Amino acid sequence: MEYKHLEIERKWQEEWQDSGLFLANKNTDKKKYYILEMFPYPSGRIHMGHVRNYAIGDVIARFKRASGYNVLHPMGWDAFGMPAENAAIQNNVHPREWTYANIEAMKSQLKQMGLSYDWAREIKTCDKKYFVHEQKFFLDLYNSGLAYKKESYVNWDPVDKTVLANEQVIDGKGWRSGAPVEQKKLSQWFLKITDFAEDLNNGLRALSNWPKKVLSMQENWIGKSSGALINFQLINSAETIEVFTTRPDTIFGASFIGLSPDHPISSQLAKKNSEVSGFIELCKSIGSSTEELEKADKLGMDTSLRVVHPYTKKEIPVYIANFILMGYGTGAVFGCPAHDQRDFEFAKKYKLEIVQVVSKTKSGHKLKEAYTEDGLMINSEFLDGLSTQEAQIKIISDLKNKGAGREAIKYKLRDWGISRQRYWGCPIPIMYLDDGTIVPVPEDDLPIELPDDIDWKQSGNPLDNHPTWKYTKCPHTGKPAIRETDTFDTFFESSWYFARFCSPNSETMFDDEYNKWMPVDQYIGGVEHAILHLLYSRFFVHSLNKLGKSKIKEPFDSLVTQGMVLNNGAKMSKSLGNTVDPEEIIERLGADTIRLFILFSAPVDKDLEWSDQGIEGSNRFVKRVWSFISKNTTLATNEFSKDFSTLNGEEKNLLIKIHKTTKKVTHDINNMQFNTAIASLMELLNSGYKFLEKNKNDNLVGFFLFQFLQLINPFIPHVSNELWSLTKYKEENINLIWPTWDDEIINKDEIKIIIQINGKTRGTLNYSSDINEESTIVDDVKNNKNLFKYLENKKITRTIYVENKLLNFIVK
RNA sequence: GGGAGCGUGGCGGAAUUGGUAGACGCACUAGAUUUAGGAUCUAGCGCCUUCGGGUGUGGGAGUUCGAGUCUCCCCGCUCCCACCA
Repeated sequence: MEYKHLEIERKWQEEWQDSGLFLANKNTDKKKYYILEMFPYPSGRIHMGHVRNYAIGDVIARFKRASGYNVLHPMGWDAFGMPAENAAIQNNVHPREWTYANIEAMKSQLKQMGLSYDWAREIKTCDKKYFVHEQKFFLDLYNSGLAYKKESYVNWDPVDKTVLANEQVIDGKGWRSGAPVEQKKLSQWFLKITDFAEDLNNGLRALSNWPKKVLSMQENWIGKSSGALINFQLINSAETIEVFTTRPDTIFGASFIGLSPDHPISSQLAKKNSEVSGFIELCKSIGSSTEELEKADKLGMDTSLRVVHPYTKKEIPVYIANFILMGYGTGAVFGCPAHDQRDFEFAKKYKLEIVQVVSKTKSGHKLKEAYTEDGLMINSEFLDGLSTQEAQIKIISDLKNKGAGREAIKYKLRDWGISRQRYWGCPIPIMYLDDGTIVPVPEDDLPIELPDDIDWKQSGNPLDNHPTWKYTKCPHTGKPAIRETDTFDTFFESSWYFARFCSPNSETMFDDEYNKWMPVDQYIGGVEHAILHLLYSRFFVHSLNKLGKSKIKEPFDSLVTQGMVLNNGAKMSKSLGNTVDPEEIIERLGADTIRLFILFSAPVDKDLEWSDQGIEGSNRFVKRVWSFISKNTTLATNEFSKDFSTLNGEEKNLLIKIHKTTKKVTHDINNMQFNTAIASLMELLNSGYKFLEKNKNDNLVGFFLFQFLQLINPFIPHVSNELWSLTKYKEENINLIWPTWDDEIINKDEIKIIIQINGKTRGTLNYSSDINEESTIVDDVKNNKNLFKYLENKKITRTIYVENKLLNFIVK
């Protein structure tokens, strides 16, 4: 019988759709399992990265469904975003039209892959039924103080003409446009993710099923560090300068105060002094990209202000320095040249004092560069002789007593700027009165929708440019008001979509179904979201928890980040011209083949090199499955006796192998080791072919294919469903059953004992499982010519016997 | 500079967690079949070898009866963050 992949695949995709097989069940006693892959941006066509992501998720979904779980496996569209707007500008097609057409195209491609989605729960984030809830949620955040507006320097992408979050700036460039990001002072909406810095940091510890890499990236991004805040009194002024340091122990080495050019004191001075303002301009002109900063010299300017050292009472100069960041700590530091490399370089350049206060030995040593390691305190009065750690504790408590400082914890994490000056996003439900008063849109007036009539030729913010849309009236006073014309960062939508899948049609953001399905048991996606999406989503659920809307704090119990799909060593991309179109492969070789290849060729978390020959190999295997089983479907049986006495050796071995493979495939899928699961199925099929060369046992072959079809089903579901339908079990749904194994049979396997002499392997001896005694083995070795020659004329001083494994003779 | 991870045949990768290194697949070689090509099937396939064996998981040391696996030092690669006080 010929393998016609197109026919079979279409047939089963329709069958699954019509029978509603993959709909998550609302009323059932089965245990829930929520499997989710990161939803795609509807760019128009699926690429190999999607194929990989969704093939992985589908194996899990099908496996769990077959294992008796009530599976939620939904799919939707991250449908707001710049590309739709760019298409509108270039082709004068409305972003909505463009997006919906893309969704239809991609949906049909996903269906061709045979993915087991519950399409009844499909969501599109650009749908007002979706975003109305996040507008409400934003108002909740606003009312509880977790959303606020402030003027500050923000990252401005001059190409996309919008503000970007810190997380969206990669190496000083916009994450989408790649354009160097500029600093612009704007009034913007922020979410107080920093309120959750400690919680988000601690929460990482509970995420034991997340990749270490992602945990460490988030930990670094949150960037917790503990130290102290110290006040330095300005001479001839009531003011103090507060600095943050992680090394309060080095305070006796302080020889200058460094202020950020953006520090309030710097700004004040600049107003009065053109030299200062000139210097600040100079600092800003140098730019902030990585390369520029690496080359940049330490620049400083003595403000002629002086502070008093809280202990030595010496006068210390205050400098404005280009390497002090306003965004971290207090924007001011005390410079300790002996123990900080930046301060060291700065002190050399401006001829400032370098006082060593930490030393490897008690006497100190010559410093060619800053000594940043721990050591013993010297030149530090009452701290002398203490270790770094002891000194830190002592100095903090002393500072506290003096009222000059205190213990403090700082984070690198900044609040999340969510305003975007773009059209194709969710409008921010806020309006402003003439005097600038902020008025939240009343809930009843939601959703605030986007206007359709946009002039795409005009540059700038389309909502702001619109002739009428922004003009409205205050709902309370009737006074004229102007709508907020910015939209949300599209990461706002993707930070809670997993919750919406639980009850996609709920009148509220989500309902009781949320508590039933959440958290997501297994989440799968690209590592590029390690910080952005995964941190924001965690933040949303933490804040939902704080607002009493969620019982849980962490949305994703287990996470897998799949590797990239490469071609010729590089990520597939249009610009490199090395893309391979999944649809073409599906048409030519079948969805089963492409799924199998992509799961077999590399472990899920590693990059995968595309291979034209490799996919042919996978196709060969699918065809071998087809030809072996299609010839024997009528033999299928679930009954096979445990009685070994009637079996010959090869029958026995095949039976054991079937059970072993069943156990291994089950184990491997549970551990996301699809490549080895498939390899063991290939081995089993090879054994099947070998067996038939010399044997005939219809009952055993029938049992073989009964087990094999179920085991292979999550990987190549169309082929297995079709072949299953040709067996007498066709009334039983193969997608809802999973085979079992019998350890008793597995244990009847022959045991190979490795024979070593002085730790070197010299051979093996085989035993049936019930005859396996050290003394027997020793005798057998002595009676074995090939092995005994290593023992002849030698004295055995020791034997090491590991049950069921090996026997090692130590001889002289 | 800080952090995380990884080094196994020509290639992608296995190795029940300390017990026969190289499963499975790709490529390659030989043979069968075929008018030919393709497809399919069979056999071989780390390196060296005097065919006894020797050697081999980036390099070096160590622990152990035994190390790809554990410890230490070095070398190399990848990713993330980065003038973060």
